[in-house]
Amino acid sequence: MIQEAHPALAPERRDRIRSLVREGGVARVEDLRKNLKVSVATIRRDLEILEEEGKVKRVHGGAVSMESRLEESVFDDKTSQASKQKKRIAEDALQLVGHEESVFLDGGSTTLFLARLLKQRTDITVVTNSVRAMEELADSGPRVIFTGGEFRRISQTMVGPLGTAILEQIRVDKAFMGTMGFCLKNGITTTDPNEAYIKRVVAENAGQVILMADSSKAEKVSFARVSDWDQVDILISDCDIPKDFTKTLRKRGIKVRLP
Amino acid sequence: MIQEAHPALAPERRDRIRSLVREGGVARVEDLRKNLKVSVATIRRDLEILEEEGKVKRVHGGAVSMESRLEESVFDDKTSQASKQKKRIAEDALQLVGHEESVFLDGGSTTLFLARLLKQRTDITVVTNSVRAMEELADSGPRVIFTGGEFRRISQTMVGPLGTAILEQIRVDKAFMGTMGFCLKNGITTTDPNEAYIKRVVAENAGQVILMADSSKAEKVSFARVSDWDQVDILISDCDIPKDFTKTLRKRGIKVRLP
DNA sequence: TCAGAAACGATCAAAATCAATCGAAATCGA
DNA sequence: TCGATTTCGATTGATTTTGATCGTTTCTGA
Repeated sequence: MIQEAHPALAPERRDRIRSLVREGGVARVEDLRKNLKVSVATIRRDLEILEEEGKVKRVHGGAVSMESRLEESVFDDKTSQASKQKKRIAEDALQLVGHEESVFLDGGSTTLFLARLLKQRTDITVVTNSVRAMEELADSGPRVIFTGGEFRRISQTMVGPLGTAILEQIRVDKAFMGTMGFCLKNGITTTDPNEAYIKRVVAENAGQVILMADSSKAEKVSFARVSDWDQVDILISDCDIPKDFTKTLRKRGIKVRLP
Repeated sequence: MIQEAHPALAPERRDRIRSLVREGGVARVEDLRKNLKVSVATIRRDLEILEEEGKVKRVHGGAVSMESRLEESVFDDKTSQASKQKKRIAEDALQLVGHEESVFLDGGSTTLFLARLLKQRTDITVVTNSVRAMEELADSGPRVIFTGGEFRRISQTMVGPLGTAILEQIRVDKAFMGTMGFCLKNGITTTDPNEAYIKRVVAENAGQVILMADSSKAEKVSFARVSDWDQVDILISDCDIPKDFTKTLRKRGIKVRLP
C-alpha cells in the first residue's frame, strides 16, 4: 500500500468543514485551511456552497454553524466538571439496562449522554420524547419509539396532552429521568408544567424510575412539581451531594448510587 | 487482451464497488481502480451505471454512497434536475398554505423542501411524522406537532399503530403527501405497508390532500398501496408528466398544478 | 475619523478528472 | 471456425477543480 495521501473528495471535505464548524460553533478560515491542508480559496468556495445549503453562515474571518442544536449544548460544557459527572452518571446508568429491556429516556443533557451509550445496544427498545435523543439514535442502534406530541423548543422535547396518547399504550421496564431540581422537602421539580405532566405519566407506566441528576441540582427547587420521592426507585448522582441527603433517601427505601 | 486467471464478472465487480463506496461513504476512482485491478474507464462506466440505478452519486474524483441516510443530508444536490423540480413543486405548494392553517407534512425529500420554506411561517401549525422535517423546524418556525410512533430508519419517519394515536385526535386543513409512485390504474403506492397505513389515516383526517410528486414518479408502481385517486384533491408535479395523464385526472375532478 | 492589517472576491493558469472514441480481446451462437 | 456482440483499456480533447495573484472591502485600534 502506498501511504501517499490523496486529497479528500470534495463532499468529504465539506462534510469535515461542517462538523468542524458545528463542533466549535464557529471556525476561522485559517484554522480550516490548516486542518484540511487546502488553500483558503478552496475553503471559501466550500463555505459559499455550505452557506447556500444553509449549513453554515459565513462571517468575516470564517463561518458560524447553522445546525448547532445537538452538539452545541455538549460543546458548551465539554470540559466542565458538571459534564464529566454527567458522563459518569450515564455510564453507571447503562449498567442498569438489562438484556432485551425497554427503557424510557427523558429530555436533558444527562440522559443524552446515556442515549449516546445506548447506540451500541441493538437488543433493547428505547422510548423517548426527546428530539435530541431521537437524533442520536437515528442512524443506528436500538428500536426506537417516539412519544410525539406538541414540540417544546426550549427543551427540544415533546409535551402536552397529545404526548400521553402513546405513553398510555405502552409500559417500560425502566424510566431514566432528568430533572432541573430535587430536594427532600419538595421532591422533584422542573420548569414547565407540561413537561412535568409527561414525566408523571411516564413514571406511572414504568417498572422502575431512575433519577439521573448531578449534585448541582441538589436542594434546587423549580417551578413545576413532578413527583414526590416515593415515585423514585433509584437515584444516580455524584459524591458532592450532602451526606445526610443520601442517608435520608436510603432510609426511605431509595437506592442511591454515587459513581 | 490477456485476462487474469479469474476475472471478476461485471455485476460482481459493480457489487464490490457498491460496498466499497458504501463502506467509506465515499470512494475515489483511483482507489477503486487499484482495488479492483481494472482501468479507470471501466470504473467510470460502472459508476455511471450505478448512478442510473440510484446506488451511488458521482462526484468529481469518485462517488458518494446513496444507500445510507447520510447521503441525503450530505448531498443536497441543488444542481440535479430532479432537485430543481422538487424545489419548484415545494414553492408552489407553499402558496396553498393559508393564514393560521394547520398542515400535515409527509416524509420524503419533496416535502422536506416544503418544510424548509415553512420555517418562515410562524402563524401556522405543522403536523408531521418525518424526523427530517422535525429537525428542519426544530430551531424556529411554526408550532410543530409530531405524531410519534415506531421509528422506521430507512425513511426516517414514524409509522405503525402507535403513530395513529395522535393523528386520530387532530384534524389538519391540508395534508402534503409525497409518494414513491403514482399511476392511473393503481393509484398511489409506496414501499412499506406501515408507511401506507399512516398516509391513509392522515388523508382521512385532512380537509384537502395534496400530492407532491415529480414526473419521475409517474406511472411507477411500488409495493404497498396507499389510496386511490378519489382521496386526492390536488396534484403538484412538473411538465414532464404525460399529457393524457393530466387530462384524465382533471376529468376526475383533481386539480393538477404544473409549476 | 483614519491608517494599517486582515480578509475578501474575481480572475487566470495548472493540474486533475472526465467523456468520447477507437481498437483489441473475450464470449456466444451458428 | 467464423462473425457478431459485448466488454475492456488506451488515447485525446474537453471540463472541473484547485491554488496563486491582485485589487477591493471590512475590521481594528489609535
